[in-house]
Amino acid sequence: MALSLDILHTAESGGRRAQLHLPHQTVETPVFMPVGTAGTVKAVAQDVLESLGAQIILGNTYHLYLRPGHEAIRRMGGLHNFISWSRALLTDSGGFQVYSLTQLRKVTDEGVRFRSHLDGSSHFFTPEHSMDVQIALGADICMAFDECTEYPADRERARESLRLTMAWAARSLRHFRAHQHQVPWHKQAVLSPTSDWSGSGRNPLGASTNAEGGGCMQSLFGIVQGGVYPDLRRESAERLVEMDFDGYAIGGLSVGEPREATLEVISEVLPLLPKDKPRYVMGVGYPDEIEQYARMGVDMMDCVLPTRAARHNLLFTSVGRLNIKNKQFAEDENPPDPACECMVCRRYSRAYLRHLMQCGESLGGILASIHNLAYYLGIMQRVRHQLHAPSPRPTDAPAR
RNA sequence: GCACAGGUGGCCGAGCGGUUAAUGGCAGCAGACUGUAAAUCUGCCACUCAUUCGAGUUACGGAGGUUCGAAUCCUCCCCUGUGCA
Repeated sequence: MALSLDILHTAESGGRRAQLHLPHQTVETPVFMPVGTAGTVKAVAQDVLESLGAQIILGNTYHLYLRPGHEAIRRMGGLHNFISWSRALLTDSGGFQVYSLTQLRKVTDEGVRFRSHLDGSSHFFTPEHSMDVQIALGADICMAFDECTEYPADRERARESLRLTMAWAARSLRHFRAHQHQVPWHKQAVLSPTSDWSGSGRNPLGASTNAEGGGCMQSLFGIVQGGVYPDLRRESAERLVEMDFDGYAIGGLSVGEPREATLEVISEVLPLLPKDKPRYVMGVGYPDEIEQYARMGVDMMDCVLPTRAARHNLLFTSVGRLNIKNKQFAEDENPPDPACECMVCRRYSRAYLRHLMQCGESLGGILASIHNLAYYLGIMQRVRHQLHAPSPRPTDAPAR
């Protein structure tokens, strides 16, 4: 049995409050997932992520395959164990790298040849290989191998890209179903591998993960592509639904298209996806975007923005975006975000953060990342709360 | 005192007759980041005027000189470092 989704409430807007049961964590949705490409949410330690309330984080197939290698991670009990993260994990398939490493790869029907960005060595990724790697990593959720279609892409190009992604989706699913029993923690969870660490606080798999029953397996999500073309998106969604994935993602967004286009694609695709399965919009977004999409019925989102921007001096706050390195903050003793109660805002001033950034001190990026994640996770928490207890309609209050 | 080596824009440091308001780097100022080749990238960074194109002024220790033209060559002076007395 793969994941299960308990929908607790659905708002008129389509937004829904649910619980997503995964092997390592029951995830309260809508959820924002911090990105931890190389087995780390950059600059933020696992215990901090826990205290921030992160329920699920990402890892990346391509990066972890290159370093330290998926077989090494398998031997160490899987990604959860390796990075000491007992909550849920999702691995991206490498499909985004088909887009982002465009100078370093060559795409064929069979798969993608990458030239490693690390040492130039050559690596061939097929949907089957991506599945093998993801199964070895053992994330709760795996993603089909896709091609993230760039923007702008003309109709022909988007159609061709979609053809590839659909064929790869079928191959991903077939291979995944045939091999998903090889997940490293499936066996380990039963054997209680944590004895060596008990009491140390490290306890990677935790005592109460859903994996213990052995019945809850890894899940695989299909990814809707099709550029900004409604009919292609529709075709993509319908065919994936037919294939019967455990969840569905909308990909190929936030790759440079205007924001209205992003919104349009999401609102067109959402109704085409099964209501009883999780819906994931990949790679979004700014704070207001993730809130908006969550209210529309998107259950899951991930984005590098809060962490990357943080390392680049940008703080997301209730009073707007702050480039904390700006001179105006040099002696500003206010907390980064006056309305925020995160561990950073409770303790440090804007002036201090600016000073750290100014000096290139790594603590600056760390603190900024923590705040930005707290801000993002806080948004989702608020949305969840509001979806759970919908406010009564404005004036015509009495229920009919 | 003598002998070398030097003095360049906030700092370091190229340039060694014209294409040089002067390469780079740092610092500074600002901007961008959306399934992470990203603690990265981009722009500005002598002064004045102009919204733009641009125009003008002052600049390579100081003062003279050579030359159509000097940060670059010559003379003197000042200063710094090193070595020898």
